[in-house]
Amino acid sequence: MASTSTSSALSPLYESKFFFSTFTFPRKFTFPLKLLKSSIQTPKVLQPQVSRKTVSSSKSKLWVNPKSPRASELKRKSYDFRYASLVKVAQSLDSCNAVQEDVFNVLANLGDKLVEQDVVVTLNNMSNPETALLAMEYFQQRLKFSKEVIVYNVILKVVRKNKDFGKAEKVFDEMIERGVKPDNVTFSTIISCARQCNLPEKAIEWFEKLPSFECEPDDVTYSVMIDCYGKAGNVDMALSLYDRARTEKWRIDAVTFATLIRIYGTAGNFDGCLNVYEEMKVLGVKPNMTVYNSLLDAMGRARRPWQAKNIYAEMLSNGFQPSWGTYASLVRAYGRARYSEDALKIYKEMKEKGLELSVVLYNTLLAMCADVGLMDEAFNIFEEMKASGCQPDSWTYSSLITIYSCSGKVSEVESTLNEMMEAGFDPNIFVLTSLIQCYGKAGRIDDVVRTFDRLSDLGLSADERFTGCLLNVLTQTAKEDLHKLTICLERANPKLGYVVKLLLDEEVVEEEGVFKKHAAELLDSVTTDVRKAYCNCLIDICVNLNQLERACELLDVGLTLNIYKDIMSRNATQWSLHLKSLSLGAALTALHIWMNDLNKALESGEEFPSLLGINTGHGKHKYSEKGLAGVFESHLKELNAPFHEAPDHAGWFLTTKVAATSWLESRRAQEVVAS
DNA sequence: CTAGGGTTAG
Repeated sequence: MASTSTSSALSPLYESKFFFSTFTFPRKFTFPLKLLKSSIQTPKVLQPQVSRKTVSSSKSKLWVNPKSPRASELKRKSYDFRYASLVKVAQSLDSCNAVQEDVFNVLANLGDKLVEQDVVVTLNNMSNPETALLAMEYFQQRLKFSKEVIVYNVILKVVRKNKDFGKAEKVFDEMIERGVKPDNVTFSTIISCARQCNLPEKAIEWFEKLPSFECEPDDVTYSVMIDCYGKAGNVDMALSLYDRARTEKWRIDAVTFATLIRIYGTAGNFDGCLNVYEEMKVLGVKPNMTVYNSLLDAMGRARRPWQAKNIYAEMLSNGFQPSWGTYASLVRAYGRARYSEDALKIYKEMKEKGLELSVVLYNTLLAMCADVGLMDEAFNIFEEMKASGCQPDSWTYSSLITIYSCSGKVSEVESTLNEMMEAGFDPNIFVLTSLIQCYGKAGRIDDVVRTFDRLSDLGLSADERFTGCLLNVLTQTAKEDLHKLTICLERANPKLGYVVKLLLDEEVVEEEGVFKKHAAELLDSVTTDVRKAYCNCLIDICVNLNQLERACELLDVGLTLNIYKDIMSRNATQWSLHLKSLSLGAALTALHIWMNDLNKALESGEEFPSLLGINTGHGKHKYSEKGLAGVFESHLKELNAPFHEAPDHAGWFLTTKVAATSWLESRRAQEVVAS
């Protein structure tokens, strides 16, 4: 009843392409009750307003001026109504059996007077390609399309939603068979389908087909293709398309620029990202959210949190509200760069806005906490994560275990490990690495060995980091327990095992230079990112075993292989020793060598500069109770050395030419007396 | 929302 009075009241709008007077409630209503209810509610709201207005009109009871605001409102409302109904039909079709009879039955509810727009709207709202193809048959039997290509294009969209590229190609073939000529939209839809199916080479193949169907790529085709070439790793091709689009004067809009920024970001060309951004502004294109989010993401990858911060500020000042993606990029940018305060602030803001974090974001935060040693924060985030219903994964547990391990919290590590295994995750290499570290710190060597054995039980093999942690345990282990660990070490990396064996086995007598040769070979064989750690550990072991000569040999190897760079420097006013990133043993060894050099200089009558300095770095690493600076301060005192920490330069120990000279001379005098 | 491009990552 509502529907009849509505139609008659609106009948003057009948001709409008937006108005569908043919739509009445289906007689054989087969939709689920839920859909039926909401369909009925719409006209209820519409109907009384319309009749009141038309009745009160003095000139005509039925006619509303189609150009008046009132009319356009009615148009919109009636269209909304029709649109909502078509969406319901689309939903019914999605869940209906993919057999012709069922599909046709659902469609019969649309009535006989179908227009092309109905077809497009219905299909466009579908996600089931099987029933969509059957629905298309229904429409093809009943309608003569003025632009059949549009119907195929919409079907291609449905196919794309299902990421079924093979089916997209089939639909295309069918289209050609029926004599329907494809257009740019057809191609850009197929191409983007290939892209979403991770088939960038297919996308390129289809892009190259365009001319043979008398199609010329336009701005959208270029945009999709730029993205495809970027995804296929063909950055040059992507950029040359961009150039072509530019010279052919295609309108290049913000989305395309965002795509370019993403391509540069993925390729690691971060200045390229910023250049594109500048170029875009020069061309007068206003950045949108996509552009900002791509830029923020790129700056995160680039580890340039300060630039992310600036871009974010600009985004806010241009009146944009951060989206989920914005926050995600910021968490990543700040988290990876260890800007923990900024990252936690973003986290807080997300919570306040009720935005849900994904497991990846939680893991980013937890990994950051692990990096900077925020144990309590990590615990809280982990609890909040679980409370929010986000399921922790192996990364989550791995970060937590790392945090507890670095602080030597054995019982927390073990309970987290249990929780992890109860959740169905076997320990992975990261977890085992942390366990080794934790047990090593706690002096539980048998547990270290047991953990090492678990590696092969779980079908894993030691990687360089794992082996490095094992080596690090040796630097903290009493001499009598070392043999237990060298067995593991030999199994993990025979070359390394042999070098350590040479250090421990006092009975091995070897020729001059043999140790150095093996050490150099070993360090050369591992990747650059663990070289320094290995070398530091080996020197520490030497120092612990009081093998200062070997320590010097190793430091020398480290200098030759460029593992340690610019440790000693001299300029007109200051000679310096730079110990940042050296382990304590390596730093002490370097100091020893430096002092020898100073002695030699003194002996040869070389003039000292006015200042001599040792830079330990103020790196108060969160996990070591005393940084290198603290340990060095007491060591220098023991040596009676006149170096004192500079009050305005944390981590710098300085002395004057006069003090240094007299100190070195007095040491030499003592040595003479002693011998 | 009305035939085509981006957006959720380690």
